[in-house]
Amino acid sequence: MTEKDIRVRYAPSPTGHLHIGNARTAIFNWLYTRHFNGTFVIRIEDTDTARNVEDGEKSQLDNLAWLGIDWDEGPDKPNSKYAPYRQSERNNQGIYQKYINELLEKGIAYKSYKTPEQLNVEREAQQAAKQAPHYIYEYEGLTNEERENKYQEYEAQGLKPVIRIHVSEDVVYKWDDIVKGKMEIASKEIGGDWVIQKADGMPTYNFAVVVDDHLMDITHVLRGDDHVSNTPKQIGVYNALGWDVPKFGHMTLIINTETGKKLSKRDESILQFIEQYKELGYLPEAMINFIGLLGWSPVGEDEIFTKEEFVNMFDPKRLSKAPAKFDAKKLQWVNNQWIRKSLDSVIPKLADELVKAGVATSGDYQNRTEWYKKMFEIAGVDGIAYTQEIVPLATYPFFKLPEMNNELREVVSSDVAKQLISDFAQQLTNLQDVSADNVMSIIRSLQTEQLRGRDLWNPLRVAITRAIQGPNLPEIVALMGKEWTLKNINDL
RNA sequence: GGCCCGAUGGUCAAGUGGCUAAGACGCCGCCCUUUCACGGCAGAAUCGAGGGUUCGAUUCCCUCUCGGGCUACCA
Repeated sequence: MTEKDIRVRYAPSPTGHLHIGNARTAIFNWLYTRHFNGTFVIRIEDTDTARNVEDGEKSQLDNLAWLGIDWDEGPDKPNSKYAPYRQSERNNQGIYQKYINELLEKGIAYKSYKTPEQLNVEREAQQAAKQAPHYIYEYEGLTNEERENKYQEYEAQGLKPVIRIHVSEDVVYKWDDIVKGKMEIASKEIGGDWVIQKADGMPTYNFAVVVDDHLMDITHVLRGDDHVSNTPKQIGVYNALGWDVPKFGHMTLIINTETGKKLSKRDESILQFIEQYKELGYLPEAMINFIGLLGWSPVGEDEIFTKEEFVNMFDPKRLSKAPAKFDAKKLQWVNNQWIRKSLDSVIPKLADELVKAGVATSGDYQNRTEWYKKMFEIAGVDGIAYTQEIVPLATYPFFKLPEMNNELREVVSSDVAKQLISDFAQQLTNLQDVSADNVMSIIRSLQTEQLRGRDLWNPLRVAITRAIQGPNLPEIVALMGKEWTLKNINDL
C-alpha cells in the first residue's frame, strides 16, 4: 500500500475579513502543503448562518491571494473534484444527513428535545455544585421503543430536535500531535453527548469538519490551539463512522501584546485584519515574512525570507509550543526591509499614496518618473515602516510649503539671516548647474567664523522649505531647481 | 472550578547534561551629519521558584507559581 497523497486544507468561516490569526493558520497550512508537494484545499465553513457576512468569503479569498497564497481546490475553482466546497451547499446535497442517519440507525446518535433554557438551568446547577458542565442523557434506562414514543410526544408539543452523538464513558482519545506530541484526553472530559445537527438542520462544526475532511481525503489538519479540545470529539466521530483519523497539529495562538489574551476579532487595541495592513501600505511579502516567524523559526540567523524560501526550509518540527505575542514594531521593521528590498515596485505605490492623499495629481508620476524616484529617496523612503508614511515626508516641501509660524519667523528675522538668505539667492541665481555639490559649495562659501552650524543652515532651510529640519538641504535644492527654490525664498 | 498546553532578555527566539547561553526587533550611548532619517560601532538585559536525579543542571523528573486555551444548537 502506498502512502496517501498529502492533502491539506484551510477552512475559513466567512464571518468577516481575514484576521491575522487565521492568516497565520492559512500560511502554515500552505507552507506545509507546498513543502511536501501536497494539494492545498480551501473549504468554506458557513454552517452558522447567523454569523455569515455578505462578501465574507470573497474578502477571505482576496486577502489570501493578496498574501501570495494559492490553492489547488476551492469554491472558486470550478473543476475541483471534491466540489462543492461550501458546507452550506454540501448540506443542501444531503451529504451530512446521510451520515447523521447512519449514526441514528446505529443508535450512536439520538434526537434531543431539550430547550436552550433547560440546558442553561442544568448547566448552572452543575456549576453551582462545582461540577464540570456535562450533558445529562434524558432517555436513561428506556428501551428504543420507549424512546421513540418520547420523540412522538415531544414532536406533538411542536418541539424541534437536535441530533446528539453519544459519547462513550470510558474511552481515552489519543493522538500524536504534529506540534505538541503525544496527547490524550478522556471521553469523560468532553462534556457528554454533544450536538452534531442543529435544530435548523445544519451540522455543527465538529461534525461537518469530520465528514468533509474524510470525504475530501484530507491527510493533515493544522489548526490553532483552541481546537485541541475539539479533537477528541472529532476522533469520536471518525471512530463511530469507521474512518481513518488524519494527522492533527495544533499551533499555538498569537497573543495580543496589550491584553495578553489570544488575538481576537473583537480586540480594538491592535490592527486585526490583513486588510488594514494592506491599506496602510504593508507589503504581502513582509506580512508572510513576519507571520511566518511567529511561532516558527528557521535554522540560521537570517530574518528576511521570501515565501519560496519559507517553503523550502519549512519544517513542522520547528513549530513552537509556546504562544507568541504580536510585536507590531518588528513587523514595521520587516516591512521596512521589504520596502527597501523591492524599491522599484514600491515606488509606484508611493506615488499612489500621494494621489490618494490628494497631494499629487494622478498621472504626474508617469510624466516625471525619475523626478519622483529621486524625490522619494531624498524624502527618506529608507526610513518608512509602510508606504502611507511617505505622505507627510513627501508633501512638505515637495508638494506644499508648510505655514510659517513664530518659531520659524524668528529664525529668518535677524539682519544677519536676511543678508545670508539674500546672498544665497544671489549666488543661486548666478549658478549654472544646480547640483547638490554646487549648492553645497555656495553654502560653504557663505560660512564664516561667526556664521556656521545652525545659524548658517537653519535660516536657509526655513527660507527654502519652511522647516528647521528635514532631509539634506542641497539635495532638496537640486531636486527643486533654481526657479522653484528662488520662488520659495521670495515668497518668504 | 475542571481538563489540556506552555514557560530562555521588554518582544520574537536558537540552543545544550558541562559553552563567556546565538541572532533579530526594541531600548540606551557613541560615531557620521547643519538637522531628521539612513548607516556604522558599542552597551544594558534572559534560562519563573523550590525540591530531586547527577560529579555537574537552563536542559531530565516532581511540586508550586505564572501565562494561555477549552468548558455552545460558534467556528
